[in-house]
Amino acid sequence: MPSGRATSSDVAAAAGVSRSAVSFAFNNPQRISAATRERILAAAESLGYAPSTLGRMLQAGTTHSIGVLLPQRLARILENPYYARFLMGAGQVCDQEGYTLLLTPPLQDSVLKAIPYAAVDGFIVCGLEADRGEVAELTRRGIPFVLIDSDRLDGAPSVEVDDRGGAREVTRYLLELGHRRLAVLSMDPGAHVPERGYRGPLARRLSGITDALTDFGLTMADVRLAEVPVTRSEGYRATRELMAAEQRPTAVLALSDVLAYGAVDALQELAIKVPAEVSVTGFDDLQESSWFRPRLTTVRQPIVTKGRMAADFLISAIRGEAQHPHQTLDTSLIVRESTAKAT
Amino acid sequence: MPSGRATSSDVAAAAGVSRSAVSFAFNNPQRISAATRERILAAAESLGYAPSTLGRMLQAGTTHSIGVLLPQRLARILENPYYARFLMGAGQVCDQEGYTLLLTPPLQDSVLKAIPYAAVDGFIVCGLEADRGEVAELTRRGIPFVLIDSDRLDGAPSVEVDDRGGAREVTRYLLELGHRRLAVLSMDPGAHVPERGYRGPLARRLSGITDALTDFGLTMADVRLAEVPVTRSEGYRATRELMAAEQRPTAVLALSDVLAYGAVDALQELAIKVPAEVSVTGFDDLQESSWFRPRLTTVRQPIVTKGRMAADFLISAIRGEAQHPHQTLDTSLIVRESTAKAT
DNA sequence: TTATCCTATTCAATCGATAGGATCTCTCGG
DNA sequence: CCGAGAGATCCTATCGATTGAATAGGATAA
Repeated sequence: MPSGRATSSDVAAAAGVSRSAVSFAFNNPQRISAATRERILAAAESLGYAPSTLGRMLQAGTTHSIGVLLPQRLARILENPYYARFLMGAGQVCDQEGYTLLLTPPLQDSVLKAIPYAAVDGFIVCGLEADRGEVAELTRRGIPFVLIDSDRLDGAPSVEVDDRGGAREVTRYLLELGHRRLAVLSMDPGAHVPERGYRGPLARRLSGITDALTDFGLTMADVRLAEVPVTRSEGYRATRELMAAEQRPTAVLALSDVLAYGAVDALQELAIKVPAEVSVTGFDDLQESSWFRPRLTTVRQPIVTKGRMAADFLISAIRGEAQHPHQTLDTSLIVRESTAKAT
Repeated sequence: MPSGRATSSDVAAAAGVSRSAVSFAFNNPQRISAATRERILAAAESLGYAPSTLGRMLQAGTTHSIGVLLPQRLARILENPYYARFLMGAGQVCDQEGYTLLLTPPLQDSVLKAIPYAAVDGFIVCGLEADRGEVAELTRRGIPFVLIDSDRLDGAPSVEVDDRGGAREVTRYLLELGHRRLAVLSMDPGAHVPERGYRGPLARRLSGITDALTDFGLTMADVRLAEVPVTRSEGYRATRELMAAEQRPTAVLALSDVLAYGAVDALQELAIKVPAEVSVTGFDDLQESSWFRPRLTTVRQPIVTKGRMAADFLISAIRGEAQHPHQTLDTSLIVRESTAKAT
């Protein structure tokens, strides 16, 4: 009984044949006689042999796995239903095409460092600032990839959403309802804003808001802005603070449904009626939002479709079929019960 | 410009050194002179060389990845918040230990077939009947694994939950409230029940229910049983049917929170008051259940902890530290607002 | 009996990288 | 001028499997 796992050499020795024969017994039966095949299979069975996955992958040059390069730790990411939905979309394609899905969080807080440790045929790259080295690294490695929730970039396929239009629409909607004191509950953009400005979806959403404000003769200086990590409890915390101001906002425009839930939590605890006293809007339209009470007015983005398209594009790229398709998906305002006219 | 990716041989040739030198330049700088190192790195840069992930993994014999062997297609699994929570727990450990997480759905509807395609250091095996070949296959391959939501098995570590106790407790609670016409909304056990009986958590929950019924002089024959896939809409559908009976149940005991949500949907649509007319209970205590309206009475199981322990056990097993620990986590009845005395 | 053909089987290269030990080269002391 | 020692570099086996080309063996035909 050898200590490690049995290899094809062990089986070959046991069956008195060459390693090639062993391989044929498993993958190419017609190249070997039935009798030898039986003998090899028996030897394999008794040694507990199974072909090494890595060995085969190296030889075949394919892993049948697609990686999802995530911008945050797994614990954080999976807390957010947004990602669960997104992965579901990507998962649909994986199911169909027989791929596994490798969740790749940053290694030692570095997305870049995580790349060499993922044995995949290609990456879906989530929410990354497109010019921060990761794209260059993937390009030089020659690994196909698709950008999501990022910025459009020549030389790489991407799937985006009309964040700007959606944000413009919901902002205009609130303004038309008569709200003038808006609070924007935004996601934390990380530490680089001072030198690099906003990027990706967040930048687009903010400029959509600016668009609408401009139409009404307002600017970002007229709204309260809170930037917090995307969790319900952070939404709650931030809203408590926003509501402590003397001139308190009449509407909270959250840039994520999860944050909106937290906002409603806070308002309910403060006994402020939603939407009678304060309106709340979200962004995403997660499933939960339609059975949340009050039903949440929000901007719908097709998350599952996004995941599906990303995976589709990636698999095309892996197969060398498509070049660099870009897709921008529509958003739409879903008006429910968490918004009302300003009083 | 060679067509494929550059390999260490290419770099070696370009820099006029051996492949070993290239390897040293990257992993073992002190074994090579600074000048040569520079030259090699420059050559690598200009060729766009990066060490192959698979090559390194094969050589190192480790992938730094743990697999999650799933009993259903990804699209199905990720639809269920239960799995998102579970993965979050496992993810916490992966974050700490620097592992990636490979989601491995069945291949061509076979869990067994999926195993050889996953390059991982070990598996967390979810919700599998322990005697159906997968365990044997993993054992013979010598891949460490941990069983979850299964049956206790010698020779393999496992993390389970006191399903029986939880089910007993919630059933007794409903019976004590005076409910006698119970409907049990159960998850679909698959097709093998006739010949193999119930297995795993479902079997345990059903026997917990039986325990409590027995104490009150009842049997499973006295309850209505509906078995459906675990989705909100299936819970809705099944509940509509259950409520169409002439002697309609006064309590719906769902074996999953998701099913309970669907049950409440159905009752609300039928204008049946919860809990005044019909009580509803769940199982899991997902986060959503506490902000669901009415707040859901349910059996809490520590899902995140389960994920964390599973990953911990697995990593111990991978490192060859622990042998075959078994852990059974407690459940507890969380009484909220979806239950009331029978009228 | 020998040339020919076919089939079962093996050889050896390949997929890429790593690392222990051998070898080479230079410098310095005697 | 030669040998020892140290540092740099290379050789080669290894991780495990796959596969095109080569070969051995037996059967068939002339």
